[in-house]
Amino acid sequence: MGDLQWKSVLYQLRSQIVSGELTCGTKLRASHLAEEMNASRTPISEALIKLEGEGLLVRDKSGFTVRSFALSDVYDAIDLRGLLEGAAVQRAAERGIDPSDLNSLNNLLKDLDRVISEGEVEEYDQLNLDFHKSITELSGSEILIAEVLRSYRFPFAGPSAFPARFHDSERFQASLVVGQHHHQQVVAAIASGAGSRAASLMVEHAKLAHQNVAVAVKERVAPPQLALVREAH
Amino acid sequence: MGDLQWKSVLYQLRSQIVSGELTCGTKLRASHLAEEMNASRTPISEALIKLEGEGLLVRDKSGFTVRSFALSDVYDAIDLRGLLEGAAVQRAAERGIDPSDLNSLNNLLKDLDRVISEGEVEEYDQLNLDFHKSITELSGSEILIAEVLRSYRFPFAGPSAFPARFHDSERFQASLVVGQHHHQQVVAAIASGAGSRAASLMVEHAKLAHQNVAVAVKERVAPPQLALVREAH
DNA sequence: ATGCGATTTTTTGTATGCAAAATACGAAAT
DNA sequence: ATTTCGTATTTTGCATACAAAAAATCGCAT
Repeated sequence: MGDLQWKSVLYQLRSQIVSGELTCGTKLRASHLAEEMNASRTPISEALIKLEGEGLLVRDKSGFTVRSFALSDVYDAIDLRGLLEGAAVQRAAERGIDPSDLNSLNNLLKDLDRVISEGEVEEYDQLNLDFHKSITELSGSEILIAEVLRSYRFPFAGPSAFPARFHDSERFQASLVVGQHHHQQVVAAIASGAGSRAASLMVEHAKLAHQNVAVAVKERVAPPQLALVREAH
Repeated sequence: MGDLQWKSVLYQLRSQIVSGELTCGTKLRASHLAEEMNASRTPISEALIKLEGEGLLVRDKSGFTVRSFALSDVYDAIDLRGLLEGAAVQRAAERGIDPSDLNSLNNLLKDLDRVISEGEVEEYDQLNLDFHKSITELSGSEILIAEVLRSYRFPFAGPSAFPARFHDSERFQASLVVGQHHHQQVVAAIASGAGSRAASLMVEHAKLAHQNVAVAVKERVAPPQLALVREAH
């Protein structure tokens, strides 16, 4: 991806962690990774430090380890995202939205409608992420936007946390329909300047993800994201 | 400070930035800092990467620069802190507080009362920070606690953003009294399980900091924190 | 087997070397 | 004076060296 070595290492490691290829608790040794990835320890260390800053790794005395999360952390992270996105859309509503932005938002909604009804789950995740980013950016607050995007960093907390292939169960399909309802209502709330309604809609929208997590845990489907969640003993 | 070199460098640089010793826009060159601080470039780079993650530095093509903030960023960061602290105390209230925690909170309130009325501004900042951290921890959510503490990272956004020596103007003194009122009401709200009241109190509490910033800008007093704020052109 | 210590191996933290990229400098042209 | 271009200097990104710290290994006693 990036032309700089440490960026490439960062992307590779992050995707290995998020995909569950590196399970939680795994120790990441710079010297070992160095020869595995055909690089020296310098760019590897830089990537590890960044991943620690993202919260995916913890650094104990001499060594980085893939962080593990309690199930309650998953719910808390999802709530955090809802809180921040809620604040963002509230600002967006209070600030007002200009017609061209509203137009492209409506186009996104139409696209989402289509991929949901036609079951093109492949495209859904990307469009959904685009939608969440778009409404967040309407807040006009760089600080808030950065925090919202940062709240996506935990793989299970992002707007499209559960990738397409886990969406075919009937229950997930239903949650997509409800979620799309939230999307539409939020756009309407922003357009009409209903700030606090927009905010509570986003909080509620995030709660949908709670259900998805609960179902995934109960039905023992194991999305790769959940590899980071430590077993309840 | 830490026994590791990069930690020592990190602390030194951070305090130089927030104290205004390094003004915004300054380029930080690892090679130059290395000889200035009697270390090699390796631990310096590690500290710079961490400071970038904290948002105090920006990294452009080849080089770190002390970040500058617009005045609107200052207000946004303060609002972010209010939002997150509000969410934390809401959770604390809904979860319930046990008597010993309530007791130590009340002791903190008494101490704050004393230092405010006796004008011991030196101790106020520390006690105030302790108070804010304490009520945040009552949320019981590690994720949320970490984010609240992270929101303190911008020097002008922390609960004790304006150090003691800038508190002697009459207006600042008044804001301390109002702030202490918020503190007391928030503890009462938590104790009585009034979650959403606790939340709005913290949001309002953060708005007090807005006034302090506005006064500081207007009266041309220049707390070191404001060295990071770029001039309105 | 299990626990404990000494020894060997690995890994880290830091320093430094080196080529490539970025920056600063300065002369020539406008 | 300002711009442009070429050169010299600095600085970075990455590789590697080395001592000290950590971890793994092994022997030995229980």
